[in-house]
Amino acid sequence: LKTPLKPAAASQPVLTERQPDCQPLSTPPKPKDTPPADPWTPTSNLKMLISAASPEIRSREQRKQLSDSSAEVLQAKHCLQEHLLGDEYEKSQPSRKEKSLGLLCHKFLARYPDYPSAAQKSYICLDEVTEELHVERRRIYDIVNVLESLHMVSRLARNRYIWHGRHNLPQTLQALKKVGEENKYIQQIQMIKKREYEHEFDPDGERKEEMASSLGSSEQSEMPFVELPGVEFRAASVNGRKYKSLRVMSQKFVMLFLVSTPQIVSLEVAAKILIGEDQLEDLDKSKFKTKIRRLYDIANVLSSLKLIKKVHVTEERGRKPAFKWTGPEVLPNIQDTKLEATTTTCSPPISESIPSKEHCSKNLFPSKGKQNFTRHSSLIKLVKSIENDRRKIQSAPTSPVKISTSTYQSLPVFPSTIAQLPAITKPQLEGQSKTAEEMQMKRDLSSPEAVAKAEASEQPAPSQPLGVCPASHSSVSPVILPHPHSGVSYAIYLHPSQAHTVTTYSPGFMLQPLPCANVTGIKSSNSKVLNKITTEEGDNQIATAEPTKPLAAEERPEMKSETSSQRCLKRSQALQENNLIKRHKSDEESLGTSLTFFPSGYLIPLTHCTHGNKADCSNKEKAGMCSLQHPTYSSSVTGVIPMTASELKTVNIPAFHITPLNIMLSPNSIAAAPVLSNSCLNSSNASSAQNPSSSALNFMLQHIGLIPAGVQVPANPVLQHVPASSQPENISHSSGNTNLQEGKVRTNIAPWPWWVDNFLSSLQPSAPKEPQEPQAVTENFFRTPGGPNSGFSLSANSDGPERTSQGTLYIPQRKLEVSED
DNA sequence: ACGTCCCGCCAGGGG
DNA sequence: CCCCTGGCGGGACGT
Repeated sequence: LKTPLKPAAASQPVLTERQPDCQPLSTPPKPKDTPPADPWTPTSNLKMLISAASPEIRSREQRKQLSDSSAEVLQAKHCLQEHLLGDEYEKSQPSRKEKSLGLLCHKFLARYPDYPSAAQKSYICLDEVTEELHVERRRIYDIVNVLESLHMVSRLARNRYIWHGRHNLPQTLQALKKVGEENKYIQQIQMIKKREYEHEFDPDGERKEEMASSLGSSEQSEMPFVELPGVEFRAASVNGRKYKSLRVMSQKFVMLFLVSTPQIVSLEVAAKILIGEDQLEDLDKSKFKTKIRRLYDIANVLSSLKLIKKVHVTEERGRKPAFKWTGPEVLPNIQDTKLEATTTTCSPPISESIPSKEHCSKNLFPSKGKQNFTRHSSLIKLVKSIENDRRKIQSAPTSPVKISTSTYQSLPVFPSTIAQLPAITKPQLEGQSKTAEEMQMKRDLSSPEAVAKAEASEQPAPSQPLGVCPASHSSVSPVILPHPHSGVSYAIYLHPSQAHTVTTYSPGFMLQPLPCANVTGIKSSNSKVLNKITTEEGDNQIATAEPTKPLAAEERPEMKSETSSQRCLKRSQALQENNLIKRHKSDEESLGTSLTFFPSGYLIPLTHCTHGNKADCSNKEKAGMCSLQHPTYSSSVTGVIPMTASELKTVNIPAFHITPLNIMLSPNSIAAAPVLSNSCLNSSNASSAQNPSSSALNFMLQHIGLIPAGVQVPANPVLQHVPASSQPENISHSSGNTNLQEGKVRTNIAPWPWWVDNFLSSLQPSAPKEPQEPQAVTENFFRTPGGPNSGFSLSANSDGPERTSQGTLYIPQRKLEVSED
């Protein structure tokens, strides 16, 4: 079972194999004057890339072969282009970034399937890994430790780990969230922020001990490593380790995300909490620095896992580095005993915890509804159809071209990408016809649970929730208006200027219907837009995004020819790599350029993409799809933003009224679609025969002005879906206070229950869906259900709305704080 | 100048 | 005692 050693070019010494000189503690300077027998020739570099990209997933045998795939070569070449051109080797020297932990982690992850089947159970031999990846052992430990904290791997023995993949992720996250809640992280965070706010200058004049002691120590000052039953089989000996710092830290870090409402955590806060908690020791600077360094390490691997993404929180003082959770939304705590996490002290009795192992493998549907689905053909069919729907949604009109400036004309309803993917889309479209049964089925699955629950739990406030959903969109900010009775929300897109008004706290502020002119476009429709929104360097992204598309297109034919899943995987990996690199460059991967084909012939949307992290797109999926997918985000437009009356008042949002926008129906996109009269937007409404997604879509379109208010677009192969709700939106709100801050809106229109995603993922190991729990909202009104950040947001400062790095809207009160209220 | 974070020393401890 | 682990922090790199 051991992973065969790759015939690595062991002959080439790695850069890291330092010269025997003496230079004890300092980081060796970059070898500009490269040593003669330099291993880092362009070729070697290429090799490395290829090897990294090669999927060693199912059949390792084919690895070599595959590595020759032109696609990869292209990729590699692309990456190396500059190097090749540059005569000097220095150029080809791996830059610091090329050696980043994040990249390394990517390579590492590429070696194993996200969702390994029992048969694929792979063992990780550190020696092999280090050799193949050309890295120092030490680095691997960093990665493995974090993975271990998520139970993606388990240590077996020295040098040996087992790869679990993401199977355990849902449980782990749930467990972590639970522990995080128990640990009162929310309060701690608040306290820290408060403190900062109080003496907002005075960097280190802190008597934070109080804080630490007050909260941290109260409960369990020492939080041990969180175990998951069934996953912790590590050698007992190993288990009794005290060195779990990185692992524990990683878990805590994750907890912070899971617990805080806007799932954004700044490094600073995280560091403080993690320090304060452990020991109330003096927070000397060095300690803080070290903590930060460690956090970066952890963050890098979490980023590689697409669980978080880097963003910046803009405050008065400037931008602070922070990370935003982009992973799956964690289900609300459920007392499913099976899922119960055991927090054990590092030491001991592991033997007992071994019990529920079943759990390891198949807890795809961890939450309450523990219906164990078997892959019954009918179900599969259903799922497929759902998938198709989703894809369609994702391929809804997008505007690959324009971003903010938007004029209606600039919105190509039919993304070129779609046209470029005839082979792919077509089949999907065909699968479109849903039988009444299926429809019914879907409804059953999605509405009752999602909607009912959402309404019940989500809106504690009896009063009709009115929500404001500041969009992060660079130019358009949607405001979501929940419908009083149906619970359906309406979204209004505001022009930035208007949005600004909204976001600012001006008492007199009024939300006004936006004139068509102000409507800049569908925010989500454009992938670039999305990127822009979410990223800090929107411009860069845009720039990068464009290029990728063509690339994807070119490769498409090739992909087609490749039938084996391996190839697909490989390819996607290569793309990932590529994207990764790009990301490094532009801080963000612009759009996932990778398209993955599966044997089944279905295009599997990336889970991550769905989550709204464009970065995720890069992950393994579709190249062109990424942009197509973006519409998904827009879909989230529809949603209920729970807000208490008081909150509303605070915001000063008087009466909204939705003005029908001009109809800009693009013949291409909607033309053929029959128009139905729409009476019920609320998908939750059982009586509604309409597919939730389509409702959402219609809704969106209407508000965007693509179709008249009264018109509805039926599920159309092309446009149909609006994703749903699974994509939460960012909205501003203040949890307890009157301040509006970044938050997420949960949509109550769910295309299908989160478990469907799980199910889908079970069907498609490589393109797993993270559980998206639409109604996962509990105490946090704006908890993001499935993920994403859609990018709607804008940040408003005194001087006006501005895009923030993650594209969230910040409504500062006095100071901007992203992480929580 | 600062944010990021690579690098590798070296201590702990298992085998 | 060797070597795996992994805490730790200097200081290099990137912007």
